Amino acid sequence: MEHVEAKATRGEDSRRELMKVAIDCFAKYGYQATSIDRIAKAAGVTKGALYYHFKDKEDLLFEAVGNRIGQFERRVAGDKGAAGATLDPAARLHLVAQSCLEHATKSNHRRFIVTLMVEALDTNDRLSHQFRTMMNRFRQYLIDIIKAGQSSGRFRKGIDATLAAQMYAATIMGAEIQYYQDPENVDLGRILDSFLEQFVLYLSIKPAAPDGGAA
Amino acid sequence: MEHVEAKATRGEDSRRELMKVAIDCFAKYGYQATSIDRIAKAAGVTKGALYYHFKDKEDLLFEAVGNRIGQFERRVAGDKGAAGATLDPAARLHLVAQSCLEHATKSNHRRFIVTLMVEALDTNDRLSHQFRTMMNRFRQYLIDIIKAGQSSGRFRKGIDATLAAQMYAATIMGAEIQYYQDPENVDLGRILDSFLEQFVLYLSIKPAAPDGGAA
Amino acid sequence: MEHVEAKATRGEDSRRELMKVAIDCFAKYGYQATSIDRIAKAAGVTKGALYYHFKDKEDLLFEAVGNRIGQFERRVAGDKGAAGATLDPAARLHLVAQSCLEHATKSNHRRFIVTLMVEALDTNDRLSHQFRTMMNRFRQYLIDIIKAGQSSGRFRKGIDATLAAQMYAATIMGAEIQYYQDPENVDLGRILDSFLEQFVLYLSIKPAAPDGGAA
Amino acid sequence: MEHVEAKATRGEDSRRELMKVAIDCFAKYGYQATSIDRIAKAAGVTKGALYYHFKDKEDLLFEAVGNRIGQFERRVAGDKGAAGATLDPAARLHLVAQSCLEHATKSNHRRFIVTLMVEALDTNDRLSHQFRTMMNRFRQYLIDIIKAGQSSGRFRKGIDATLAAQMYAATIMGAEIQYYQDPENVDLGRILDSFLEQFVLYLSIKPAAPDGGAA
DNA sequence: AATGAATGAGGGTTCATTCAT
DNA sequence: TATGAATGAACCCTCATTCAT
Repeated sequence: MEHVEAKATRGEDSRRELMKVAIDCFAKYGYQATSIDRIAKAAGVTKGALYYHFKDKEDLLFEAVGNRIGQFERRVAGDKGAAGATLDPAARLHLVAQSCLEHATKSNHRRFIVTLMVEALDTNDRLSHQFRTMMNRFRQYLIDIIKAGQSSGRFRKGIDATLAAQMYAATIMGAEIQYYQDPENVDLGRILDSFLEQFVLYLSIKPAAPDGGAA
Repeated sequence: MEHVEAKATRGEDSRRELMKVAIDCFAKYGYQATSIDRIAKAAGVTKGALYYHFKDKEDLLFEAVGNRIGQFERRVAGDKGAAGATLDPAARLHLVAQSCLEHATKSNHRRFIVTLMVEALDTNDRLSHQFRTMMNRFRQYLIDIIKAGQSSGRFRKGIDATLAAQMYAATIMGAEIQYYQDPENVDLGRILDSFLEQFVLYLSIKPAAPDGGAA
Repeated sequence: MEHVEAKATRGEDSRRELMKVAIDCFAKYGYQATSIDRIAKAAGVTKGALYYHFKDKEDLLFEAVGNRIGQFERRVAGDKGAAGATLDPAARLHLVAQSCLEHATKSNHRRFIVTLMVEALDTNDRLSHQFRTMMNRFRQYLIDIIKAGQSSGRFRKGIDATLAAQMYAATIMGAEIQYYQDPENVDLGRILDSFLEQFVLYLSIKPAAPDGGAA
Repeated sequence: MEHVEAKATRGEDSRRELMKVAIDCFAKYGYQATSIDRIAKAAGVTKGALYYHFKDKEDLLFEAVGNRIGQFERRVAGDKGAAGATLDPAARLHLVAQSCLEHATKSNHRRFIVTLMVEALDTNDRLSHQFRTMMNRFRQYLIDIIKAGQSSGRFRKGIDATLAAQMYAATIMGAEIQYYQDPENVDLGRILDSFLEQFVLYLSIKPAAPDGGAA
């Protein structure tokens, strides 16, 4: 039985394997610096095999990006179904950070996304659009959490949820980059924890404090 | 005599001009997607002219990176000499953000740095090292400000300055990237302001709040 | 039993079908511009099926050429058995043109032959030889008709039958090409009719005319 | 002086040389069967040199085709200025054939044109259009001669000049192909002479002859 | 009798780089 | 000081072909 199944899916399996390897390469070196040959060699096949499974290099990239984004978003939104509605907004924000942390340290999903996103900026319209859309979804997800918190009275009302979401997304990405650049000296988890502590504090406190320094 | 001098100067001038153009290209398209020919055409010369002034493409990049980092750091640290010691730490943090904002929106210095930094991650050791060093200097500069604030009693003591500096650097970079990706919908200045408000609040307040991140 | 037979027949059938499709492709795009994959797709099978029936691409071409040449020659010579001997030589020449016209307009036999013949010129010795032989047979067939006409007194004697046959073959081919190139503005049938009128006139008349070609 | 001139034109010279070699290859093997590398090697340079002078392979082909067509047409029309108006129409028809003969035997212009024209048929729209236009010009040139003959009373009026031009063009092309295929057994000059004799006869005679054979 | 997966050679093209002038 | 011409390596991609199933 396993035999039959293995047979039937060998094509699909090797396709998946190729994409996995491609993602590893793209995540590490970026798109341009990853040659088709490099991927093929890393996967132990010839270039032709790649072209059997994927139309061209861009197609491979797009599939990879879609795959990674999808997987990441499903994980992030994972709490929604389970505990999303019932959970404390602050806890939900933590879960998002937790997901990012995992995808940044245990897998290469986040590095893949961040790296490619920066590379695509003015280089590839279609890809750039895909990433812009993803970022919008991500921020919207955060906005929803924040607004839910505001509705429930957990967070104060005076804060612009959109802006807060941008800030949150910013810190995660920026922290990741520092981590990718210098993993030994940058503790991504601690940065995120620390930021969250500050962020939730900011969202929660009464604006009584006459402090700030900001204009 | 003027003739000779003019000539000599023209050489230096054209070198500077070439590097300026190169930086523009690198900032927009990254290193790999910028061909020598693209730079030459943008500068209105032939490739040979570039090779007269720079050893090779990498050399051009290094000089460009050094140039941009230097200029940025001089600007950031500009307040040091002038008012650095006397200024309020919170105000100094603001000045840093202000510098970044300007270099991100009015010039392309920051975009050049951030883009190339990400691209260099595992692609170019020498360049990567240069960027790592730069980031260390930048964080150290922030650490110094924060510690000064702690010494003076302006900021509370219980906070890890290194971590705070990483967080600060993270938000700036992450916000920039969002801005580069979608300048029409992302207001970099507001994000930075908002973050600073929160950040200074966090550094300043008494940890009296029983709050602080859900478990 | 029928089952087995049906199966065996299906094999032959699909072989024929494949060759038919191959000929269509070759006739339209030529040899080089026709990929094995294009033929397979046009036939609704995979490349493997082609390699099951034919040794390689060249083999497929050779068979196709042989097939088409054979079919064409059988049609041209069709009158031989029936009325060849008894028919008027001029009428026989007409029949040849008639055959060519049909194979050029109603089927793609002639286009296939002419196209491939030109492409093969210095590209494929074996194929080129095949076409040379075919042309020799074709011209010989015409020579025989002309000589028969000369023997019977229908055509005048002073004419070099070989040369006349070359001329005849030339006009047919050249007219075809113009027709393939611009079918809407080139009426192949009229060209051939017109040529035949002139040709037969030329073969028939007494050289009494004081006319005949400038200097 | 020659030195300076040689210097100034070395680029142009080598460009011309490359195109000459390219034309030789295209004429012999056709477009598809001629690789850029083959041309480069035949010219004793590397592929890069070709790409320095020509945008891509198609561009090279187009330039070559334009060049060859232009040169051929200038030669054909050469008699116009000199003797075109005064010469006998039959003599002018002879001159055209003479030009074709020379370009088919002493140079490879005609072979280049005929070969590529056939190959382009359904393969390359732009090229195909170029050839169609050329053929139209060529036929028009012949039509003009024939009509001039009809006006002057040298040729009889009842003949469709367009059709006659197509016939003439057909015979030339078809004869050429036979010649390219089997130069040792096909005497292109004799075929053309013979055809012209017949053609002029046909254009000139009184339709008194009750003969014909044609329907 | 035919498919799906893969190979490997070769083709077109780009690009950093060199060098004579 | 800079250009024009050329190189050669690498890259993306196509395609005829093979082979296990």
